[in-house]
Amino acid sequence: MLELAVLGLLHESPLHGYELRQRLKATLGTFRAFSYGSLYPSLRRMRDAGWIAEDEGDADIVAGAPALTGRRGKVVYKLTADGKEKLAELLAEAGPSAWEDETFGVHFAFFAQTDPEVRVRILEGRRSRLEERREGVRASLARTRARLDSYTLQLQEHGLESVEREVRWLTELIESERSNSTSRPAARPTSQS
Amino acid sequence: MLELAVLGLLHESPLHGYELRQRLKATLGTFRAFSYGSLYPSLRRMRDAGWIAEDEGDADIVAGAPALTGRRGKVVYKLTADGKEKLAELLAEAGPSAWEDETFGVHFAFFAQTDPEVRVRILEGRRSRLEERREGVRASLARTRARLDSYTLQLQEHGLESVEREVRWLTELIESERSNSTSRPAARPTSQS
DNA sequence: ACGCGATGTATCGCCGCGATACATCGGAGC
DNA sequence: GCTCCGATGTATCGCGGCGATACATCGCGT
Repeated sequence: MLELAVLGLLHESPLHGYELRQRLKATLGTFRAFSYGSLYPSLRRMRDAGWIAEDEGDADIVAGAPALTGRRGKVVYKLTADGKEKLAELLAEAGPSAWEDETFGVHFAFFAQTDPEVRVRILEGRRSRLEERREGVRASLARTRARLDSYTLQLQEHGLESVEREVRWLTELIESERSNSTSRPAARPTSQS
Repeated sequence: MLELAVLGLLHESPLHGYELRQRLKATLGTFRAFSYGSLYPSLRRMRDAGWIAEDEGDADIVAGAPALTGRRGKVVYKLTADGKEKLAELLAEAGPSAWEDETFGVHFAFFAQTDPEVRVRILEGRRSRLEERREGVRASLARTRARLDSYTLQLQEHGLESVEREVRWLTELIESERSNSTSRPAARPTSQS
């Protein structure tokens, strides 16, 4: 969900569309781009919903040319009070919607703003979702292995290994979360990777 | 592209929608599902384009009840001559369209039906695409590493490792392809690995 | 006899994507 | 001084895919 990503980014500082897109790429990295074809319509929807407000691009327009037809200045967006509420609501989501392939990465990217308990629940949900998938693929592979050509087989196995790898990653993260929050809520992070 | 997948599956044997979906899951495994919401509209389009034909679900309907309003039998689809042409055309695609994230897996799944030269070009294209992305992420990471919170950082690094892993996989596949086709085009496969 | 899960076809609205258009601005190169 | 180009910037369009949903049949266990 783009909405969460935009809200999360705007929570740090007001941004305009172009910057938002850059930040989106930098924050989500490999796994998701979010083109302008998604961004601008989404910004419109969120503005109409009252979650964000347009902060008129300072000077430049008003100062410069007199009523030039298409003169478009930067449009800076910032969170409204409703937007902050909506963000909090989205960050608190720990159900399936936060485990899905498309959504999980976005939720994870904003874990710094997420409640520790919710973090663990999302990580665990994601992991069990992947474990289910892993078992499905294994079963299917056991059933049909002989019938598959070598390419299909290799694709399956590569996919399976990817899933296994992410499960391992998640397990590490979960353990790390647990050890940071047990004993006392306010334990110093001691940042050991 | 669903079209390629459907055409590729129907090339082996005629199938109806439900079977098609099962085969899709089994063939593409982890990385793509293709829901009915994509399948049926796609089948419609392909039928209208003349690439596939509906083979009326045998007996059952005609034999059974007399003109029951909604009585829907299985609809079996098979390739037409035009469909075979289109399939060949899609399999021959070795340009960017075959390297993209969404598309590559589908192309790969039907490599058994693909020309060996095209196979190598697709694998190499995919690899260089991923290498570009890898460099992009590395550069961005080098620039902003200090400013990122630990979760965003971990997400980036996990993504980076995934990309590196796939590059390694592709390299193995490319070498395997080369060693199978050098010396002589008709060399016996000797299926090692 | 009853229900439930697998089989089976189909639609709807939404979201995101790639392509495309258009405009401005700063700097590099001539 | 001029021109061209790539980065910055906003925006739309059509399409393909998704999840949810509806509805019907069939075989099986209880």
